[in-house]
Amino acid sequence: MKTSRLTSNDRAVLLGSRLFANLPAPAAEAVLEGATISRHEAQDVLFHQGDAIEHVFFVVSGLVRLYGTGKGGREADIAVFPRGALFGEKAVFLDQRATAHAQAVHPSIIAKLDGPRLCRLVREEADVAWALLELLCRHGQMTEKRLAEDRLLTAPQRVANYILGQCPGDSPAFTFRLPFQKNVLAGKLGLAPEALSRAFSTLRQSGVIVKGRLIEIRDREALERF
Amino acid sequence: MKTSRLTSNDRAVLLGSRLFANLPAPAAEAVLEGATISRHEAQDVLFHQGDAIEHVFFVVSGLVRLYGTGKGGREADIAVFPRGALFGEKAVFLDQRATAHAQAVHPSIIAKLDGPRLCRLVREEADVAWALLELLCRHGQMTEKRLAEDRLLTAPQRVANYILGQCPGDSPAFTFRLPFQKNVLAGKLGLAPEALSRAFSTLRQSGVIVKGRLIEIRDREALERF
DNA sequence: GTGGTGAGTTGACCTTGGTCAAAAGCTCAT
DNA sequence: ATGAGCTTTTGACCAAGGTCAACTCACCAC
Repeated sequence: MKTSRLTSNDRAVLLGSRLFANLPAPAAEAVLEGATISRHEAQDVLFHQGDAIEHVFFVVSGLVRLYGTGKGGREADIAVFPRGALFGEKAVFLDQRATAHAQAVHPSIIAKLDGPRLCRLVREEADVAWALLELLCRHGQMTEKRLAEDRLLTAPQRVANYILGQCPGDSPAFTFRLPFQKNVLAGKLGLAPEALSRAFSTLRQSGVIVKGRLIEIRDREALERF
Repeated sequence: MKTSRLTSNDRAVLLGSRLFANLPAPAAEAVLEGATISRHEAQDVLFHQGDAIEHVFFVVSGLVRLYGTGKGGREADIAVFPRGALFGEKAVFLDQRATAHAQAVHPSIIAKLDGPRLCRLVREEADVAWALLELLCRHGQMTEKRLAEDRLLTAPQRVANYILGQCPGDSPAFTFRLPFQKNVLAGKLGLAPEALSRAFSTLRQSGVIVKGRLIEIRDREALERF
């Protein structure tokens, strides 16, 4: 892992992300001030549970998963962050150590925003505070939704849900490409890879056709009914 | 459900809660301005998924559970809020409808803070923004922790965890009273009541003695090992 | 007391999904 | 094309926990 300054492309990705969408330019610039970039290979661990965190992390490109561990080295994903996502903010704002591990799933470019600086900005710039408040609310809702899903839905239902979440507007049939290995999807949904595979084959009878990473949905209705 | 103004006792509970702990008095007063109180019987539903939410809710006394529903009326608890907890803030800040149902578990006194007013305050008062940011971070971490627990731990392990969480400092043995029915604990832990019961009887062999709502722990070590 | 009600427990059974092992596809470098 | 090293699938098995029903227990009213 090597550290460097932001390229103009990095800046563009950052400024285009949700966090910065409603932030006036000067405030956005202030947030980026002092940010650094690091590159990571797939499987690289960004931090471990218990590590002191002094940055807020931003996925410029690649994919990062956040996971906890149990006995016997078992791992459970807490979240999977695609390009444009922010993480580590909770530990920074609460001035705590990391409560989970973070690992690059793909080769990734990560921007690190200076934690203490960001805390200061939150207190000084109402726009920054508001943007982060919204971001935290969205994160919270996602997590709550996943918790409820885990407790309410079976494996095929969770998969159906995920597929529907990827689907645009209201077309009755569509096709899309998984943005990562099935492996990763399984983790994200809280399933063993084998269970994901079986869930897909259960969904075949509802018009879901899987070829490698390509998912084809023939009958949206049937999926929703599942 | 009837609505009224805050009594001085209500004010005291609010001001003593975590949210207000580090808030200067004028800011705290501003937040409370225009707040109302409502009383609810056990089982009363405060709001349903999909309802428009114009207040942030605060538990002055009693107990409220937040839950989602699946097919066939199955319910899964997302969170259980004791006295002093705040909820509904995510929907308010994102200007969305409720993403879950909320129901009083015990007879409860609920303070309702004016949503739009609070949004305005967040933008005007840095202290308020910061306090809410911290609150959201704590909520988020709790939820993430529960998600990881659900995926990593068996029923007896989750129960052991809960018990240890109730235990003060580092005493090797202690006793405490459940603050609610086992029913509710089961929901909170994502278990059927029967499963909770069985988990308790599994834990007996690790020195956990349950008599009604009274839980006695003889050997903290054994519990942690579980 | 007696009966009633609601919480909690226990047992029997069954579904879901985890685990392990083997087979089947892919991708890529040679 | 060939083989190495993967991801993914499939099959067989098992364990955890949900469900339903019966039973116990505590508490309360009468």
